[in-house]
Amino acid sequence: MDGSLEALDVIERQTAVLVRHFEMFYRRTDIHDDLDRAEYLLLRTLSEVGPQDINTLAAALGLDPSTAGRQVSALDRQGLVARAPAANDRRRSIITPTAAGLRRMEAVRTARAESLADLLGGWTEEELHTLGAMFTKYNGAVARKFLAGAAEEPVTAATR
Amino acid sequence: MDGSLEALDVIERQTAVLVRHFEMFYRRTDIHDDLDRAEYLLLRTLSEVGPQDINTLAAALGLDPSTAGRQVSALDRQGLVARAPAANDRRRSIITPTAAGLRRMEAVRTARAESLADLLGGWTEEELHTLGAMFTKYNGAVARKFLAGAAEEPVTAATR
DNA sequence: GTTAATATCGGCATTATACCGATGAATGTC
DNA sequence: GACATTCATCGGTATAATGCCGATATTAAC
Repeated sequence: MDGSLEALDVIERQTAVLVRHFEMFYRRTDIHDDLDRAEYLLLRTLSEVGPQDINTLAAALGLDPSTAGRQVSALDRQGLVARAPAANDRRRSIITPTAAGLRRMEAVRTARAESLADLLGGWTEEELHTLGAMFTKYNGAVARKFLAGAAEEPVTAATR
Repeated sequence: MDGSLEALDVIERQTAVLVRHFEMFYRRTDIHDDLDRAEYLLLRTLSEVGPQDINTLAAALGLDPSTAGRQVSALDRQGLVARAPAANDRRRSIITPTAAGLRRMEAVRTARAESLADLLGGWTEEELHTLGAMFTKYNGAVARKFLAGAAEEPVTAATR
């Protein structure tokens, strides 16, 4: 168990640093000038799992519904998502990304991938795969612990 | 290069999710009630590299000096750091963690490690090592790109 | 003596979030 | 049909963390 404790110490420290580094990345690039991180992830999620009502979306993202609603409103105002009552329950509002929303998201996605390619330019293909797999596995653990409906594969942990 | 592109896509997506997950972790646990993330990392850094002046500390953390100063002031008010003029240049203020500060930091560190132990309870020792190594390597890449004085091993990428 | 460096302090602003509550429309229950 | 519940919208209030800017005082360099 000594080795695991040591590894956990490393992970603990590196996650503290990771948070700072994500913040740095975010503030020092212009990638998220037109679509902030939260909006990007929301659009990304919608593009992957299809139209959702607010509550389902909020649960998938681990957000408070009022926060999800606020983000959706912001995107709606920008014409990046559309809202329509659900066919089987008009109290529910189904959120759909618009074509413009998907284009915006793709642009950010591309820019992010390019920035990462630059950052990790010296890594081997195997290392990149390992990093992706480790991030995915960690996210999966978090999702299972914190996200409702985690009996199935949580949305935010999906590999896609 | 196809495999690398695919891996970068995975990494790109998982980092977007990671940010949300760190936020969730932060808000849904009480670990950072007495010491917020930024303060924790600052104290942690000081404990590892020893007393620093504000500008060096800010550079190590990738922060604006006024932000670092703000954090130091907050910690000073809580008696968790001490400030003293440098012996060789009294314009400089050397920041030192107090015993109380180190104790506070250790308490948070322990709580974080325990929380991670719970989260990653089903992982093998090898997987934990790999995760730690990948986080470390990624942080190293970020530090080299964004942190000044990165000719030497950047502080925030250190394994310790 | 003049100029520059250093830190302190705070104004202003942004990002992302949670909790709370009021409101109105739609649905469910009896 | 009446009443209770659900759902989303909206916004108030607050927090955490940050950057850019500038004023100020002290100290160091020239």
